[in-house]
Amino acid sequence: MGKSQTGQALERLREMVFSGDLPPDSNHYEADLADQLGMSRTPVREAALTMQAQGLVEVQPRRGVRILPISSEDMADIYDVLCELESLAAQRAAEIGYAKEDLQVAQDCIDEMDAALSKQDRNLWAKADDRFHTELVRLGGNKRVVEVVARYSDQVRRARMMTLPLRPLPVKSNEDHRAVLCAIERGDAQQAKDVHRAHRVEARTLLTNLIREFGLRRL
Amino acid sequence: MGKSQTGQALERLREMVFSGDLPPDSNHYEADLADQLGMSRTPVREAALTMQAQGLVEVQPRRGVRILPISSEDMADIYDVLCELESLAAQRAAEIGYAKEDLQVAQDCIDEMDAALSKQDRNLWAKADDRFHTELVRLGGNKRVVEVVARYSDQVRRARMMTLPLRPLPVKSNEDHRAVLCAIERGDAQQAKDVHRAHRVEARTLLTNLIREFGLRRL
DNA sequence: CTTAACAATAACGTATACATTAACGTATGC
DNA sequence: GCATACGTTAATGTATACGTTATTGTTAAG
Repeated sequence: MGKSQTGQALERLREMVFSGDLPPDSNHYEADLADQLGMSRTPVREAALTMQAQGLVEVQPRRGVRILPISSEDMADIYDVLCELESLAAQRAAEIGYAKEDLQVAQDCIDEMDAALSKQDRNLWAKADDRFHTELVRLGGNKRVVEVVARYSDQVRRARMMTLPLRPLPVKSNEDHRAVLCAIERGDAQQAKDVHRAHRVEARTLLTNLIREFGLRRL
Repeated sequence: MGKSQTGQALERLREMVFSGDLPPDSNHYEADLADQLGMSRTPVREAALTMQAQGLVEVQPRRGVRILPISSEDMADIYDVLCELESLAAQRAAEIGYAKEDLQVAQDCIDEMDAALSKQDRNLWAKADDRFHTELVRLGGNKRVVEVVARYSDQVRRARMMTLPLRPLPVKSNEDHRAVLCAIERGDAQQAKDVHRAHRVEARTLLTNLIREFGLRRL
C-alpha cells in the first residue's frame, strides 16, 4: 500500500491530520488536496473514504473532506474503550507468561521514556509512550484489540499532541508502566490488569479535565 | 449514502457477504461485481475499500475482493472485545438510571425473543437478540462502544447465522437478558455488568466450541 | 522431465471526462 | 423591502479509457 498513489495519499493525509496541518473542523475539496499531493482526485478520494471508515474525517457532498474534531466527550468515550481493552491486554499478557526477553521491546520503551523525562522532552516521551502501549496490546495476543486500540489512538493522537505542553511531566506514568511490566513478568494477571486500568483511568481524567479547564475547542 | 451508487454498492455487497452469497474466502473481480450490481467499477471499488477498512474484505491486486473468513480464533478474539465493551455498556446504563419507559425497546426485544423461542424460530430469535444487544449498548451512552460493537457484530454475523441451526434453543440466554435489564432498571451497575459479562463469556465458549467441534472451515 | 525466460493476458491503479446536483447570487414580482 | 423562482456555478459522483504490472502459459534449453 505504501507505493501506490492511494497508499501515499492515505499516509500523507493521515500525517496532515495528525500534525494539525489540516486543522480539526476544517473542510477541504478533493481537487485542492489532489493538487497539494500532486496526483489526481481518484487516489485522494479513495484515501478519504478509507479515512472516513477509520473515523478520522467525514466526506460530504459539496463540503469536501471535513477533519473530525475531538470533544471532551469523545475523549472520555475513547479512553473508556482504551481502558477496558488495554487492561484486558495486560491481563492476557500476564496469563500467557512471557519470558523476560519477550518483554525487551516494552522494557526499551520504558527506558526511552525515562531518558526523555530526564531531558524534559515531552515529544520524545509521547512517542515512546505510544510505542509502549502498542507493544503492550500486541503482547495481549488479541488482534481485534490491537486494531481497536490503534484506531482510537489515531483519533486522539492530534489532541494528545496539542495538550502535551499543558501536562505536568508524566513521572507517575512511568512508575505505572514499570509496575505493569513487572506484573506481566511475574505472571500476576490480576495485578497487571488493575494497575493498567488505574493508569488509563488517570489518563482519561487528566485529558478530559485539561480540555475542559482550558476550554479547548477544535481539537 | 443510501441513494448514491457507492451507497447502494456498500449496502448490497454487505448483504451479499452476510448472507453467504459471496462465500467466505472467495475472490471476486471488481468488474464482475460491477456487472452483477449493474454499475461501473468506480462505486464498487469505493465500497470495497470501505468494507476493507471495516474488516469485512481484503482488496488485493489481481486477486480481486476477498471475503474474509472467520476462524475460531477470530471468534474468540471478537467475543473477548464484545464481552468487555458490552458489559461496560450494561454497567453504564445502570449507572445512568433509566426510567422504565426508556427501557421499553429492550423489553420489546426480549418479548420478541420469547415469542420466537416458543415458535422455535431461531432466525427470528437471532434478529431480536441482535437488536437487544445493539439497544443495550446504545443505552450505555458511549458512541465508540456502539461503533466497535456494531463493527464486530458485522464481522461475526455470517458465522452466527450459519451456526444457528447447530445450537441448542437459547432458553438460558433469555433469562440472562431479563436479568440484565432488571439490574439496569434497579440501577444495580455491578450486577448488570457481571451478569452480562457472564452471558457473553458463555456465548464465546459456545460459538468457539461449535466451530471447533464441527470442524467448520470457511465461516 | 524440469526449469527458466519470455510473451500474452487480464485485472488493477489512476487520470480524465462528463453528468449530476446542491448552493449561491440575481432578478423579478409583490 | 422581502421573498421566491430561476439560472449559474462549482464540486461531487460516476463512467470510461489507458498505462502498468502480476500472472499464466508456452517454449526452448539444459
